[in-house]
Formats: sequence, C-alpha cells, structure tokens
Amino acid sequence: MGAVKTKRMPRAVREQQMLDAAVRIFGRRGYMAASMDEIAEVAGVSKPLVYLYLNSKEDLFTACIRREAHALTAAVRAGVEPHAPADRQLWDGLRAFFTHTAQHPDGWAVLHLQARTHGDVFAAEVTAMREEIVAFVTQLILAAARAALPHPRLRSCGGTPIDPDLPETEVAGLAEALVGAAESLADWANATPGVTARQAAATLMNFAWAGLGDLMDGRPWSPPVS
Amino acid sequence: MGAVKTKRMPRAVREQQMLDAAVRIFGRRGYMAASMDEIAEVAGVSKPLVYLYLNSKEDLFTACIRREAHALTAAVRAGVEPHAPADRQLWDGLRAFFTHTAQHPDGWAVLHLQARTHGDVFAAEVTAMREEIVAFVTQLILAAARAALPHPRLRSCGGTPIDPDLPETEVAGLAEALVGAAESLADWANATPGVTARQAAATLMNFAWAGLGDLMDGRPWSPPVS
Amino acid sequence: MGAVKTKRMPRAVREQQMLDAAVRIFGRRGYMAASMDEIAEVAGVSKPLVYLYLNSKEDLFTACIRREAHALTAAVRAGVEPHAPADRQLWDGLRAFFTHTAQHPDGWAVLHLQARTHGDVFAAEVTAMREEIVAFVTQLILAAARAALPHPRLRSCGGTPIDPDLPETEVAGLAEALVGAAESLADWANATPGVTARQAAATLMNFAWAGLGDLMDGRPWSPPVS
Amino acid sequence: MGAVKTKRMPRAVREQQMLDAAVRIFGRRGYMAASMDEIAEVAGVSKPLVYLYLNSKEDLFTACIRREAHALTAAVRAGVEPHAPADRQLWDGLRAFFTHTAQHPDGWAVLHLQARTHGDVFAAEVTAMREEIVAFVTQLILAAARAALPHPRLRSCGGTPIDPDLPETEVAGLAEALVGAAESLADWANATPGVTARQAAATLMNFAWAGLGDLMDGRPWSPPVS
DNA sequence: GATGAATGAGCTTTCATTCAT
DNA sequence: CATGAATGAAAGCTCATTCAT
Repeated sequence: MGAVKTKRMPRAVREQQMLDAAVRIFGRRGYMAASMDEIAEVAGVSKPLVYLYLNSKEDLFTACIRREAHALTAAVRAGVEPHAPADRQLWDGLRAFFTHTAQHPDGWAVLHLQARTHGDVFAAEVTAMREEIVAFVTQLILAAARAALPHPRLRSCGGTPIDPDLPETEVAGLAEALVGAAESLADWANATPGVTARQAAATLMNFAWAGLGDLMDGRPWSPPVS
Repeated sequence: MGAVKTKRMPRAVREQQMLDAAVRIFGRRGYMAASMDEIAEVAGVSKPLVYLYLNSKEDLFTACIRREAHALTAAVRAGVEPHAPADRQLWDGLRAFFTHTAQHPDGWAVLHLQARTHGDVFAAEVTAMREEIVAFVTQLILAAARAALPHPRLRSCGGTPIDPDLPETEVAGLAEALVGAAESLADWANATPGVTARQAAATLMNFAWAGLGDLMDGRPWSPPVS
Repeated sequence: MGAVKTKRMPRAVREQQMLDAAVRIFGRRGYMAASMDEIAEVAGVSKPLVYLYLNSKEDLFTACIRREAHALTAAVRAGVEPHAPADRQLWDGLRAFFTHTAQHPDGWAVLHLQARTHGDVFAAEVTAMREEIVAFVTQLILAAARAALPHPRLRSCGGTPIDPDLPETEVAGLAEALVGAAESLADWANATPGVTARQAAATLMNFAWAGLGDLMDGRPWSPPVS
Repeated sequence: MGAVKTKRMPRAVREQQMLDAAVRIFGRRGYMAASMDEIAEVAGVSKPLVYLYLNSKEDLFTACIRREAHALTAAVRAGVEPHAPADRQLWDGLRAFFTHTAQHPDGWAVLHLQARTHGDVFAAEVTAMREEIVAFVTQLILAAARAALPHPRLRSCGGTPIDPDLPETEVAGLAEALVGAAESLADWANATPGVTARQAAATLMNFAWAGLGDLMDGRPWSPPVS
C-alpha cells in the first residue's frame, strides 16, 4: 500500500512523496498519534531515509505545516486580482480559500487542527500564515473604508466612516472575526454534504458585507457575475 | 509541586481535584502528550487512584470535556435573559461566552482545540455542545428576522425579508459563521493583551449585526446600556 | 452476584465463604490472573477483611489447596472399605475420586492445574496429597501381589510373582502411572458429556487390572455388584 | 547474564533465540509470572525487538507452544516405525516420548503445565497436539485388537475380543488413560533421579499391555530386543 | 469488626531514533 | 544511496497490600 515503490528518484521528488504521506497521516491521526513507521510505509520508503531527509518528527511536521501554509496562501493569492474592488477581492479570495480547503482536507486539518494543538513551536508556524491572511483582510477592510469615505449617501447623513473612528484593535478584531468565520465555515462545508465552496463563500460574504441587520432587511450582498 | 497533599478526602472532592488537574494538563499539553503521571501529580494523588475513580485516560478526557462543556453552556445560559430582544440576547450571550473563555483558558483549550483533534469520540462530545449553541444562535437569527418582517422602511422599498428567502442551509451557515467568529475571537482576545470580554463582544456584535457595509457607512450597532 | 451480604457472621463461617470464593476464582482464572478484588467481591466481604483472615494471596491460595486436598482425600477414604480385597478397594476409591472431581470442578482445577503451575511452594502442597494417594495405591498393588502369590495356576506354570521381582521403583512407577491415568481420566470425564464417574472408573479398572492384553483377549475385569 | 551479546544477527536466528528464552522462562515461571523483560534479557536482546518479531506476549507464548508441540510429535513420529507390530510401535513411541520430555523439561512444562492453565486459546493449541497423540494410540489399540482376533488360545476359550464389544467411548477412554499415564510418568521420571526414559517406557508398557493382573501373575510384557 | 481511601511497584506495549552493512 | 537490525525511554494500566476511621 502507499506510493508505488520506484527506485532511485531524485531527492526533491522523494521529499515531496514523504511530505505527501506525512500530511495525510498527520492530518488524519494527529501529530502524536502519527507514527514515523506509518509515514515511511505510506511514503514507500524506509524509515532511515525519512530521517536522512527530514531530520526528525518535529522537523517533518514543521515542513508539512510550511508547505501546506504556502499552498493555501498561494491558492488564495492566485484567486485574487490585486486591483479589483475590495468586495470583489474578498469574494474571490474566499472562493479560492474554500475551494482549496475542500480539495486538500488533510492539509487543512494539519493547519487548522493539528498545528495549533501540539505546542507553541508549531502553532507559531501557522500563526505566521494566519497573520498574513488577517493582514490581507485588514487591508481589504481599510480599502473598502477609504472607498466609502466620499460615499454620497453617508456624507449627507453625517455618518462617520470607519477609518477615523475605529481604532487599530477594532479593525484587527473585525478581520479576526472574518477569518475565524471563514475557518469555521470551511469545516462546516467539508462536513455538510451538498455545500459547495461557492455557497460557503456567498454565505460568508453576505454575513460580512451586509451584516445580519441588512440581511433581515432584505438587502443582501449580491455576488458579482463570474 | 501541585496541589497540597491532603490525605483522606471524600471521593467527590478528589474527583473534582483530578478533573481540575486533568483539564489543566490536557488543555496545555494536548490529549496525547498529557501523561497520566503528570495529571496525578498535579492532582496530588497517586496514579492508581485516578484510574480507580476515572477508569481510563479516555474516560478522564471525556469527563473533562463534559464538565467544561456544561460549565460553558451554563455560563452562557445564565447570562442571557430569555425574553429579551434578539440582539440583546446575543449581546448578553457573547459577553458571557467571552468572559467564561477568558476565565477558563484551559477548559476552553480542551473544548476548542483538544477535543476536536483527537478522535471522533471526543469530537462528538463537543459537537453536541456546539450544536446546542448553534441552535440557540439560529433561533436568535430567526427571531430577529420575524421581528424585522413588518419593518416600515423595507416594506416600502419592496425589500424581501430573510425568512422566506433564505433556506435552512443558509441560516445554518450564518449561525455557523457567527459561532466560528466568536470562537476565533475568544482565542484572539485571550492572546491579545488589553482586549476585554466586553470589547470582543462589541466587535462581534458590530460585525454580525451591522455588517461591514453598515460599519463603513458609519452605522454601527450600538450596545444597549447594561 | 456473589454470596448474599449477611452481616456479622462468626469468623469460621466467613473464612469458609472466602475460601469458597477463592477456590472458584483461582480454579477458573488461575492463580496469577485471579485478583483479590474479585475474590473479595464474590465472597461478599471487603478486601481488608480477606487480608485480616487469610494474610496474603499466597496464604489464601495455600489454604485453598489444603482445603481441597483434604476434601478430596477424605472423599476417597470415605468411599473405601479398608478390609475389602485390593481390587474392590481400588474400584471404590476410583469411583469416589471421579465422583468428587466431577462435583467439584473448581477445586479439582485448583489442585490439578493451578497448584502445580505456580511455584514450588504450592506444588509441594499438592505433592504431599498426591504422595498420600500414590502410597495408598502402592499398598493396594502390593496387597494384591501378596494375595496372588499362592495363585494355583501360576504356581504350576512356574510363574514368578510380582513381589520378589519388581523393585521398589517399579512399583512406584506403576502406582504413578495409575494415578496419572486417573487424573487424566478425571479431566476427560469432565470434558466429555455423557461419561459418568462410574464409567470412568470402570475404564480405568479394566485398563489397570486386566491390561490391554487381557482386554483384547476378551478377559476384562468385571466390576463387583455394588 | 543470559546469552552472549552478539550484535546484528539475521532475523530467523534471533527469533529462535527468543523462543529458546521464552520457553525457558514460561516453563519455569508460568505464563503470567513470566515477564517480557526477563525473556528479553535471557534472549540477549532488548524488549522492543521481541515485540517487533513476536508481536505480543500472547503470540510469543503461542509460538512457544506450537514449536514445542511440533518438536515433541516429531520426536515421537521419528522414533516409531509405521509398519511394526502395535506393541513395538507403542514401545518405540513411549521411549521417544520419555526421551524427549527428559531432554526438554522446559518445553514439556510449557506443554503439559502452562499451556493448559492459562486460557482456552492456549489450551486449544495443546489439545490439538494431544488429540493427535491420542488418535495415534487409539489406532494402535484397535490394530492390536484386530491382530488378536484369531488368537488360537482365546478362540478355543470362547473369549470375546475387544473390537466388537468395546464402544468408541471405551476405546477413547483407554487411550486417554494411557496417554495420561505417560504424561504423569514423564513428570515422575524427570523428578526421580535414576529413572531413565527406557525404564519409564518399560513400566508403562508393562502396565498397559500386561495389566496389573498379569503382572502379579508373573506374566509381564517383555520388551523386544532393540 | 469492618471498610473506604490510597499507593509502590511492576507489567505490557509503543515510539522516535540510530547504527552497521 | 538505502536499509534491516536494534534500542532507551516512557506511557497506560493493574494489583497486592495497607492505613485511618
């Protein structure tokens, strides 16, 4: 079982096979319950080779986290057009996010479940990625706020825009909430049959952009045609 | 180290001491990395006594999950007035939630991080609690939607209210998003010095009730005086 | 389950209850697998009481062996008439033996299986009993031999009787073989449905007294009317 | 202490060393009292290696039983000439049996004492071997009976041969008795200094073939010259 | 007299990790 | 380069045994 045993592969390829196996096992069993034996077997190599290439279980797990974190952020980045309007960027990013997590459940489990539960060293790895995403979302929120400044309706209403009033912490909290909601929805979408990435993204866009208040007033956010 | 070594305590007391120690160790080390030796030591008893009272590591962990889940839901329930308006109920519930998670970080770690990461048996325990909370939030959303139906402004605008339009799955997704955001904010508030439970609750209320759109339009949700 | 919990019994009675329970548990689980907890529970008393009366697991087991050994030898002795002819004595003794082992399977397991398998101390206890039985059988053989001395047919044939020819070791070996056969047949009779104590005794009497040679010649030993 | 510590041996060799050690320890201490630690030490390897090769204490014990059972039956089979007369076959088989049990006391203890005392799983293993031997002896008895049919002396005396008269159960009981006697004599011979395998076999042949009656009449079975 | 409370010691088993080839 | 052979260390769990009441 596991990968087909092919001899004499370049190191880079072998390493990827090992990481593939490790992500699968770590994602399903958890960091501690995963055994190097099983990982080596699934990878189709001998255990000493795993140690030769990846040094230790800790290093192997770290490598998994990094690779999956990179893959996830890359997927999101690839889905977003940098100069599009903020809501469009968020919409695209969310769709990319939900699509990727749906297609790589083990990698997502490694990032979202395992890495945060087994010591600060690993948690820090994932925190780095998370902060990148939170920063991205924060930028979107601020950009949207700036765009809203000269909003005719608000100006006349004397409304106070977000930028000057909300302190940094508040925006950080909003971004955190948005990202946390996205993470939960990813699990929910994966666990609920029939929920697509697009639906999950739409639900979250509605929730975030329009808010429950507007939703109940019958003014949902409407996704762009794409 | 650990609890003061007092001999000959009645069983019920010792059991609570053990659960206290177990929640602490499980919450910090994780289920698998936690050793029964350390739990017994922190509880100030010998290992066999732990087994005599709690049967096994699995049972002990399950007992921890149940106790903490019960404590959390009880805290939230105690903070909410059943006949208050929906937004007030949500506001009160969130404050109680963030207060409790801030005061019981190990218990929260057990519920939010550890229990979901170490096998379906444990995950199911938390899922039960989580579904209870999600159902509560869902009721609030639907109640708010009903209350919004005869909204004058919307009526005249021909807006369509939430109730008839959003299918079950959609509402479930919204509740899921809200709960997920709350969970993430709990972690964030615990990790960010200077963020109080009240602030976290306010941030989430704003996000959920008003939505980013309204926020940027300068129309935040305003907390009731309490 | 276990004995009915009756309070305040005289010590002797309590001790018998404990031995009853111990024989049952030791006989079924084996010495090491038997736990003092289970024995105390089956006996319907608390564990410290068992220790108070019987001192230790070792002592308890020894007490079981002694009681069961005594019961078995007493049963055999009670079945034999001391002044009857040798074959009659053997026949009666065997019937008593097979009857007792069939009626006390746990006690028999303690003596035959458990006591011999868990250290010389215990084995010595059974060996003492066994030697008593072997000695009894040896006496029967010698008595039969003496009785056979003036056998008319043999005298005329110039046959040499057993006594002068067979050395002590030989007679001991014969007794050993007879006893060993009896022990095996006890297990066999207990394990084979439909085999009564009487049948087992008859089989062994035939085997021992007549021998396979005579049996095949159609000259079986015939049991006395009883 | 234990075997000389030689490093890096092929698996098959190490496995035999482990089985050697295990048979010795199991035979002397009993299944439960034997510790994997001691077995590993006597085998001259570390405990994990024992588990790597033999899986578990249960599997290790089973492997011991099987190896020793096979060795014993092989020894007996090797000692018997299939086409010899029945009494000759029995005589040869018994000598081989007593020789083997004398040379492998620990293996014999495993089979005769330990395997039957620690659970049906192990007992079944030894029962299989025992039934093979009992079947062999049963065949010998029936063969001897057939050979005795046209016995001139008996014919004229109107004696009834064994075959038609004795039911299946009776023959089974006889075989059981014979095998049981042999087992007991093996223990007795091992425990009694100066008793050789040949003497034990002679004693049992006399007992079985001639019977006590004939013995006392001075007509013992006489061993063939060999 | 009788027991609930408590433990030291030891067991089987597993795992990350490393040589020697 | 690649691996079969091997282990130190520790974990979960159980048991015979004893106090203190």
